[in-house]
Amino acid sequence: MPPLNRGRIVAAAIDLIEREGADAVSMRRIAAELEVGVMSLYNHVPNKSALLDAVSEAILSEVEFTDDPAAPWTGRVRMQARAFRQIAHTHPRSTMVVVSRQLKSAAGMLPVERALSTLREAGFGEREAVQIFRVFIAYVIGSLLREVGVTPTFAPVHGAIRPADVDPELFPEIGALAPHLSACDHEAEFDFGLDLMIEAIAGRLAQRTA
Amino acid sequence: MPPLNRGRIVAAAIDLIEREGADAVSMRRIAAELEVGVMSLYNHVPNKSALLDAVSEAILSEVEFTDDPAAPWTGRVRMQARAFRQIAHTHPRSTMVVVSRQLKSAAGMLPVERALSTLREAGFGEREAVQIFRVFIAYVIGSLLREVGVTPTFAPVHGAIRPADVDPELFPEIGALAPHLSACDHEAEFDFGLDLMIEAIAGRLAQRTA
DNA sequence: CTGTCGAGACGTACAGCGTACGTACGGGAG
DNA sequence: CTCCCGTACGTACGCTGTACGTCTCGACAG
Repeated sequence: MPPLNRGRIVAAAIDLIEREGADAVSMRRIAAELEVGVMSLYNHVPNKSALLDAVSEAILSEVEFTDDPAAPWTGRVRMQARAFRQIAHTHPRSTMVVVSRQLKSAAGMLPVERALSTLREAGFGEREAVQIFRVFIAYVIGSLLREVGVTPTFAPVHGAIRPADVDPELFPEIGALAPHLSACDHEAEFDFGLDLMIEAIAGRLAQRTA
Repeated sequence: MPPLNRGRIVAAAIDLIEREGADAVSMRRIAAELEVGVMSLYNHVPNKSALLDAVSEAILSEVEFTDDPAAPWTGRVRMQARAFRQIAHTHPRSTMVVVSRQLKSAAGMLPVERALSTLREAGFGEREAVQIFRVFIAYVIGSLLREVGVTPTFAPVHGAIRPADVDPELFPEIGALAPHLSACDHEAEFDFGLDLMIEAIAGRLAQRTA
């Protein structure tokens, strides 16, 4: 057994989150997982919050942000958004941890930097680039949260709607659309909205340069 | 002092969340707030989770979803999205609680029903209406989370970027756009994206009926 | 008036949490 | 050898949600 270190603690935390969910994470649980005393963890991590920051950072660093500066900006934006969505695939149950922590580190700022530079190179103004960036972020994060099941009320996923639950008198549309509401191809839905937004932004760019 | 009842407990919980944040909510704390024994709460609420559901439902019920079926669908969609955003104004610190709970009740499904019927009346197909609905939901929830500060990493808000934090070598765009990234008129940003998306959807509708 | 009964308020108790603090050990520096 | 420091660890405190048992009090039957 190698000596305890920060990396092993973070890995154990991620593993535990993916196996049993974020609620199962406790310092005691992680220590048990590593067959180590609880307080030994504190030699490598100042506190639980910092550990979750490290988890977030580690996951973020794994995302493959391949970017081709020569490609048209529409494709680049699409690729960056899709890369971000990888998180929901590779670490579904950690997704909420990642998006809800403020990272001042490079891992957190790199995607921001890349997105902003893409938009600036596409020809958008300073304020405009930031606004568009924010719209994309909102959409991407909202989509991720639906995909990992954090916002179930307003984004009913598979099995969430049981016909017995809906009174067709009160909720005719929900009843009628139940088949479509219950099934959700996350990738297709994500791309649908992504293309829609890129289309809208491209429209504005074209309109202005005309 | 009126007798303890479910309504008073929920009201106290909301009050506590808004005053001290969702983390401050504990059964003991709420009981203390009501000058009552902890276990007395359990005569009116089965457990903490159900209490938070009730909180979510209560807040959702307060939202004023005024809808004019005669208005053009673009305006109706805009109004519904804005109504939802009210939550971030009226109960900022409870917002995360509301969006993260699955509500099978009428309060949770009414906004869904209304949005879907608006889209159907606008002329969208069944599957299409659901897809568009999901895009809006993702955007609205993502925006709310930024506004209430739950996703700070990718949506830096006021004061989050200190010039000392960013190395202009590594992050030139973030450095250059720092003024715009630090300031955020949430209402304006929300409307910007909302109009953008409505525009894009209207474009698709026009294109198809042409 | 008295006996009974049910509902609500409450105290106690337990397992689990984050972590502050004190201690023990093992290897490198002087 | 001695000293020292980083690491591992046990204990302890105050907090959490809540299961369980008890007590009190108002309503109603006889």
